Amino acid sequence: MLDVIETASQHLDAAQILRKAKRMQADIDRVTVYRTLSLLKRHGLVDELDLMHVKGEGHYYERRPDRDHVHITCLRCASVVEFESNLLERIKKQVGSDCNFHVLITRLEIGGYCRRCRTGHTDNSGPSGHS
Amino acid sequence: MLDVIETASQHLDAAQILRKAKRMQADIDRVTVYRTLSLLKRHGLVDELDLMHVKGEGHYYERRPDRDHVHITCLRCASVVEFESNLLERIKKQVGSDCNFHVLITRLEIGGYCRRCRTGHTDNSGPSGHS
DNA sequence: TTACGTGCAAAAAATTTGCAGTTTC
DNA sequence: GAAACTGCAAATTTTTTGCACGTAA
Repeated sequence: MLDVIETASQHLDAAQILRKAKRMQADIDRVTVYRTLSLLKRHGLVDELDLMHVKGEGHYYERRPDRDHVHITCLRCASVVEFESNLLERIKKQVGSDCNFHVLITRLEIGGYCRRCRTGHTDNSGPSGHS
Repeated sequence: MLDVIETASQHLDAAQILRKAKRMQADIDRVTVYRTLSLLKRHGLVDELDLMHVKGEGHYYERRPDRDHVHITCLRCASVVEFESNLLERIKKQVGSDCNFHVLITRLEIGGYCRRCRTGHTDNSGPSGHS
């Protein structure tokens, strides 16, 4: 199942992972997905996101990256961009020393409007749907 | 209801907000809480957090602060500390210019172990339960 | 009367639990 | 045979929707 998450081009939620996993092993159950997911989470192999809930209250998963990155979600078209920043590493260090806290997981999610959604086309039927 | 969230000493989830709100107005419904919450979210008056899900899959709410802050959650004792960092402001600016993105909401959550949970007492029965 | 906010009942969605059958060591 | 993994059914939790009613503009 890690495979499914790893090879995905975007962030998937539990239901999507289930659907994809079923394509490789038709009789896999929703429960197994949840159980595996919680296992992978506990072991730090996947991270859980909610992408500002632009698509509902579910959660999304991604393979844990080597370097943390920011998830930038457009509140209008729901597109997600990942962005690496050394400032994020610096915040982690800062929290570690200033708060005497041993940082393990970092999640920075930013919501707002992407360029496309700000420039022009106020309608939703714009061409070339940019995922 | 904003009142309930504002005067709370900690972050509350929908169920807790409902319970508190009921103390002021006994016949308030769960649905009203959700509806109000989504209204307040849309208008940027409250922020939604999940505090690394240390306490389950629910969501927590807080009055939107003037300055964004980091939520630092201990994965063992589930205590939450808020921390302000100018680096966070800098990341927002960086995302704005580097990604051509209009930042509206920022959420940085960090999980790990607090000092108390690292130093000594490996048991859960430690004295002076620090929330 | 139109628009809005609310309670209530019910639905839908997301996640967890109990249990029994298999496989693995 | 104990431990780990899984499917299936069912339960729980969280959130949303439809509808009817009361209030205020």
